[in-house]
Amino acid sequence: MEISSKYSPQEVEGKWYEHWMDKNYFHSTPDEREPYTIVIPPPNVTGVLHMGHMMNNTIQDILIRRARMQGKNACWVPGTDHASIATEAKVVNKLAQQGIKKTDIGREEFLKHAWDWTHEHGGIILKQLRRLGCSCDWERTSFTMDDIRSKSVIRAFVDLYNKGLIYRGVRMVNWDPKALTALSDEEVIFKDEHSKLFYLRYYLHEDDGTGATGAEGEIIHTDEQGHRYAVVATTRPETIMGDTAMCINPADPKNQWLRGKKVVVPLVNRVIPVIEDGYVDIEFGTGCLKVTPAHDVNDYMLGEKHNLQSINIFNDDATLSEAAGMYIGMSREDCRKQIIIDMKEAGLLEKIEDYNNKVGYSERTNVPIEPKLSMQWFLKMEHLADIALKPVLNGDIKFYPAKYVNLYRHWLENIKDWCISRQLWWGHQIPAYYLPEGGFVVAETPEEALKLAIEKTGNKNLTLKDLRQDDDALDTWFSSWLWPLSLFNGILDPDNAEFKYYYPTNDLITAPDIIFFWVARMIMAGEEYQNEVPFKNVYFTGIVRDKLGRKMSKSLGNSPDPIELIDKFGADGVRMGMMLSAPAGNDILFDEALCEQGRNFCNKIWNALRLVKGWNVDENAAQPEAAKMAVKWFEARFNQVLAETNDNIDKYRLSDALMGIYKLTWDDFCSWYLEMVKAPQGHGIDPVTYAATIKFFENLMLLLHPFMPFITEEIWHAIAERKEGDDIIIAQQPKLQAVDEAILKQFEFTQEVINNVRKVRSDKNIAFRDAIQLVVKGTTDKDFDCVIAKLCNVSEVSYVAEAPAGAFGFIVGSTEFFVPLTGSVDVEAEIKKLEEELKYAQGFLKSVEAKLSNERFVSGAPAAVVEKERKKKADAEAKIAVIEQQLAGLRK
RNA sequence: GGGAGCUUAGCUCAGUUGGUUCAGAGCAUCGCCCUUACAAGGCGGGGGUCGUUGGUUCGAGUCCAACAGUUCCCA
Repeated sequence: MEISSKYSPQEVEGKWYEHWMDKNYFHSTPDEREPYTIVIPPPNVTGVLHMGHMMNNTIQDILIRRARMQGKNACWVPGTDHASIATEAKVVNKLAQQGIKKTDIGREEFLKHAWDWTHEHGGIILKQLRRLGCSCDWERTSFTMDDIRSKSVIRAFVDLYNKGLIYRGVRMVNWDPKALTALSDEEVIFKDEHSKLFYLRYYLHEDDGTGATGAEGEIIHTDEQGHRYAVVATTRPETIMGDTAMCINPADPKNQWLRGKKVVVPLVNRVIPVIEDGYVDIEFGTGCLKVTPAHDVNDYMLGEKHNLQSINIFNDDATLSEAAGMYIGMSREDCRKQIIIDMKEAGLLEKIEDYNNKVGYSERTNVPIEPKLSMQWFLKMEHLADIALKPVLNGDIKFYPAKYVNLYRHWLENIKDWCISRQLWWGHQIPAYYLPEGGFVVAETPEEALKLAIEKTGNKNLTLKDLRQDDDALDTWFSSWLWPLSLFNGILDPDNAEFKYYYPTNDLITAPDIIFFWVARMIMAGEEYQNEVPFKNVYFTGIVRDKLGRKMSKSLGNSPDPIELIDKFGADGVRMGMMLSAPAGNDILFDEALCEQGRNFCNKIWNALRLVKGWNVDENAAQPEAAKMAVKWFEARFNQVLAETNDNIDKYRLSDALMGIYKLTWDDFCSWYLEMVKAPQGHGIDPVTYAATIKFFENLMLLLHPFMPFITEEIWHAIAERKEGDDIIIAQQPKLQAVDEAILKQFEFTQEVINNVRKVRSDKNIAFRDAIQLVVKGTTDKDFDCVIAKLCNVSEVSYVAEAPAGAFGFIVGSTEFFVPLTGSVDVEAEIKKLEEELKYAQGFLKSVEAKLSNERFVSGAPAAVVEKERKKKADAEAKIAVIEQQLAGLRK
C-alpha cells in the first residue's frame, strides 16, 4: 500500500477520538487503583475557546493521559460556570434588541431566557476541547448552576451564615454602573489615566477675618474683593454636590488659619465644616481635601470617624440623582465638563493642571467603577485566610512555579472581607428571607425559612407569601470556590464513596491571574469543609500573548482561532506548539511557527513509519555488526532519556520533557539509529533488528502519547497487528531499565569521529557515494568501526603506527585519525589548522596550571575538584603532544 | 507610593547545591545536497566577554550591593 509522504491529521484525529469515546476510555469509576484527579477550571458558559484554554487544557490532558499510562485511575472532570455578570449582560442585550427590558418581564421570565441562552451556547467550549483531544470524563460534565452544585452553594451559604461568617451591612462597594451591580475588589482593574487636577475655590462662610497665625508657610488666598477662600485640588469636581466637609491636616502650616472655620461648597453653596485629620497628605495639592463620604472609600472612613452626613448624588447608572440638586440626569462625564464651564464663569476655578492617576474599571463591562455606599452581603475572611495560608506555607500544597507562594501569602495577609452579593438575577439567589415586620432569616428552602420565621417572631400565622427572598444573586466565584468539593457532591453528602475516593484532587492547572479569585478560595473551602487541601499541586500556566508580547484580545484581533489552527496544523501539531515554549509561569509568546514545528515533527514521525513499514524482513539474514551495536546503543540512550523525561514531568517541566522526546525521536532515532540499521539497498532486514526497531518505535510513541495523542495512536496501530482493545491510550509507560553508561560514552566518541569525517567530506567536496578510507594511529576501541564505515561510506578502517603522508587529519580525544586523499592535500592549510588547535590547547592548559599552582586552590577546594583539574591537565598535555608530533611530521 | 520577578546567541528560553563536560537547547540564519522515509527534508558551519558597576571567594552566568531597563501584583 502506498503511504503518502505527508501526514494528514484530518484523516486520523476524528477517527481515534471517536474510537476512544466508543471504548469509554475517558470514564472513571472508583476502584482499587490509585486515583489521579483533575477538575477543570470551569470555562465561562458564554465563552468560546481561546488560546488560554488551549494552553491550559493541553497541559491537563498531558497529565491525565500520563497518569492513565502509569496505571492510575485517571479522572478529569469537565464543566462550565454560569458567569453571572457576563451571561446576564448578554441576555439583557439580546432582549434589548427586541425592545424588552428585564424589569418588564420579571425575574422568572428573565431566567427562562437566560437558561435558553445557556442551553444554546453553553456547550461550545466543551465541544471544542474534543478537537484538541482532551480526554475528559464527559459523563461527569457539570455546571455551577445544576442541581447538586446549586444546592451545595446554598448549603454553604447557610452554613457560613450560621457560623457567623456571613453578614449583611452597608459598606462602600465597587459599583459597576453598567451592569448595575456591586463587584468584589478582585473584579476591579486599575488603569493609568491622563486626567486633570482641578483647583476649586471654597470661600469662607461669614468670614470674620480671624484665624491667621502668621506662621511660616501659611497660605491665605484672597480675591480682588478681599474675600478669603481655601483651594481644594480634586480630580472629580462633579462630586462636589456630595461634599459634607473639608479636611486639613492639623500639622499643616499652610492651612492653620482654616481651623474651626466653615466654608462654602462652590456652586452648590452648601456650608460645610473644616475638620482636621492626620490622614490628609500635606504635600498633595493644597493640603485641603474635599470630603465626599458617599463617593470615595477614604472619604467614607473620614465620614464615619467625624460623623459626617453622606449624600449620595448618583443614580445606580451613575447619572446625577435628585439628591445632587443640580445637573440632575446628566452622566458623570458630561457633568464634569459642564461643572467646569460653570465654575469658570462663576470665578470659582483657580487653575487646572495635568495629572496622571489610576482609575478603577469593571473587569466585566470595562466602565469606570463608582464607589458607592450600599447594603451588601459579606463573607468574613480572617478565619478563612488563616486556614488557607497554612497548607501553602508548609508544603501540603505546592505551587509551580514556587514564586507564587509570596504573592499568595501577601494577599492573604492583607485580605479584606469578600463582597458576595451581586445585584443580578442570573445566579444563585441569596437564601435570605425578609420578614414583614423587619429582620430576616437564612435557610436552604422557603419552607425552612418559614419555620425559622415563625420561631423568630412567634407569629404562627406567617405564610410563605409573607416572606420576601433577597433579590440579589451570589458572586459566581462563590460557587466556583466549592468546585473540587461540589463536583463529587462533597458538600451535600461528604460521606459518599466517590468523594472519598477522588478528593483531594491531585493537580490544579490554572492561570495566575485568578490566584485570588479562585485558587485561594478553593483552598479556604477545602480546609473549611474537609479540613483538607482540595489539590496537592497547582501549576500556574503563563498568559498566552502574541509574539510581540501583547495580551491576546478581541479588540486587537491578535488571537488566532484555535479551531482554525487545529485545521491547519493538526491537534498534535498545535499541542506541541503550545507546549514547546511554555515553561510553567512564564508568559507564552505564541507564534504559529511553533505549531508548524509541531506539524513538521508529525511529518518526521510519519516518514519514519513509512521507512520501517517499507522494510522486508529476511528471516534468514544474520544481524549485521553495525545493527547490533546500534540496538545496544539506542537501548541505553532510550533509557537515559526516559529517566530524564520522568524527572522533568515530575517537576512539571513539561516543555523540557517534550523537547527531550523530540530530540530523542528526531535526532537519535531517525538521524542516527535508523541510518545505522538500514539494510543495504535490495536486501531485507534481519528479524532481530526488525523486532528491536519496532519495539523502540513503540516505546517512543508511548513516551510521546500524552503530548501528541492522535499520531501516536495511529502509529501504534500501523506498526503492528493489534488485538481488540490494545490501544496506546491505555497502554502502560515503558519501565525504566538500567542505563548502560559505557556504551553511551563510546558512542559519543564515535559520533565525534563521524562528524569529523563528514566535515572532511564537506570541506573537500567529496560526494557520499565515493568511498573513502579511514586510518587510525595506534590502537583504540574498535566496537563501532562498523558503524563509522556504514555512516561515512568508509571502505576500510585501518590501524597504523605512523601517521600517513598526504592525508587530512583530525584528533578526537587524543586519538589521531586520517583520511588519505591522493594529491589534493594542502600541507600549509593542515599546518595552520593544527597550529590553531595547538594554541587553544596551550591556552587551556595554562589556565588549568594557573589554578593548580595556586596554593589556596589546592588546599581550599574539595579533593574531587582538584583531582578533576589534574585530569584536565593530563588530558591537555596528551593532546598537545599529539598535535606537536603531527606538526613535526608535516613540517618535515 | 509599597512589594515581587525578570535581563544568557537574531528570537523564545534552559542553566538545580558556586568548581572539566558551563557558556547550552529549539527555532531562525549561512554553505553544500532532489543520497529511492522525509525539501514540512539531509549533511556541515557561523553566532553570546551571561544588562552595567562594584564586592565576597582560591574560583561567580550562579552569592551580595548599587544602578539601568523591563514585567507583574497591591494601594
